[in-house]
Amino acid sequence: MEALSGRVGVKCGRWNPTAEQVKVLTELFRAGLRTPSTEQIQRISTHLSAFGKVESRNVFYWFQNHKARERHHHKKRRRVASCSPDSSSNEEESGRAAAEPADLVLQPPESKREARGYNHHPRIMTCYVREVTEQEEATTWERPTREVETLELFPLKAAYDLELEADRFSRYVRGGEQQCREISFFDVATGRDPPLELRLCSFDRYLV
Amino acid sequence: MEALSGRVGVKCGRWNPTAEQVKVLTELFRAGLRTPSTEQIQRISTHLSAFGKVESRNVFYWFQNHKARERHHHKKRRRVASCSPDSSSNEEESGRAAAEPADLVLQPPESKREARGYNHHPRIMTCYVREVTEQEEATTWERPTREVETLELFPLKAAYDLELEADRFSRYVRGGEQQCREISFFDVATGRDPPLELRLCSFDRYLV
DNA sequence: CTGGTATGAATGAATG
DNA sequence: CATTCATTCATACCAG
Repeated sequence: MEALSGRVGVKCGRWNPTAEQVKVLTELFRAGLRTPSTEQIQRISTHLSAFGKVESRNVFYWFQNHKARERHHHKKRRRVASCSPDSSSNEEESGRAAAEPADLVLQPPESKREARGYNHHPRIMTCYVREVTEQEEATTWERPTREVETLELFPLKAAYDLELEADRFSRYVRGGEQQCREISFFDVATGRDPPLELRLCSFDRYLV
Repeated sequence: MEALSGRVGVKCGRWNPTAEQVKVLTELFRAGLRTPSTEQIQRISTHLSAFGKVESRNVFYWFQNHKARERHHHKKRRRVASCSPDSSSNEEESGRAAAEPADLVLQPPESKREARGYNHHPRIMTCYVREVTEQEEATTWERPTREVETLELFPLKAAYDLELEADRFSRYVRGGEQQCREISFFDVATGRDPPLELRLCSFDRYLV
């Protein structure tokens, strides 16, 4: 009932658009706007900010969701639950079935894109690392705290090797604001002997 | 409990990386790997498979997405939760300011080709929002986090020139259902002044 | 409280 | 690479 004057608890967490904001967004959508450009998003969010806080990302998501949901028309309610008898219905499938197995055992995209793009000579490949990546420790979930800083995750000692190598091959370029780290795969330290590529370590010995 | 954490519907047809896999990938990314070669992808996936099923393509996509999203830095606000439901205790942002990031540094929107013809297809997104997050400074290895300039929300009222871009809104000729029509942006709520004409109103003259 | 539903947010999977 | 589509996950909220 309080459709007007915004939501109830403008708590925290996720954006909770006010009625006005939704109205504007809806109008725009109905007007035909579906995938606003960066500028549009900015302007829209600016406009919306008059009704309450909102970030550009919210606007972005709003349109994405709205568009996507209109297409599906909410019809795809899938999991109708219907968990009727616990017993049977062991599998669920209904379509996807074996899930990924079948999944076109398509060979990796290597046949197409890769064959073109970065599939060049391994030793020249360069990548830029923007200052830092969010990298959010992701998976916020508890983690056994394996404190394996250096990834002993890899069966082989591969991981940390990689990191070390990466550092060794990296060097800064263009000290602009961008602060990128160019990683060309040639050993900066030794100045020679390019290890194939970032070579996930020495285990290439094992698999190649 | 929670052993499975996060990912619930583990069915899925699409790859659902495990925490370990994500960690490895993230480490690699941090190490500077951005566009792994075919071989690298091959090896990475091979090793990741030790933590769960994964295909090369997944690794390929992961890097692509991760890199792409790093650009506009999809700020990840982790659960501030604390928004306990009922409580009705007049919550006021419940501490955790993370709920209101909102500091985004927009980069020159014109730096792209999108700045060209308006009647072109939508060149979307790429908000380039750079937000200061805890993780950012946490992961900023090189360089002592030089206080990212946190532009204030919005110049506020910069929205005036917003309307000038009305023509920008005109576009969208993507066949289909486009019911362009007048849109009024008057603040039903505030009922205040000039409704910040975002109005893409008469843009019908552009596309119809 | 509890479950269902609407929807914000995140991200895997493409496509050009 | 830049963008977009498709799913899924996580919440806010309301009904019962």
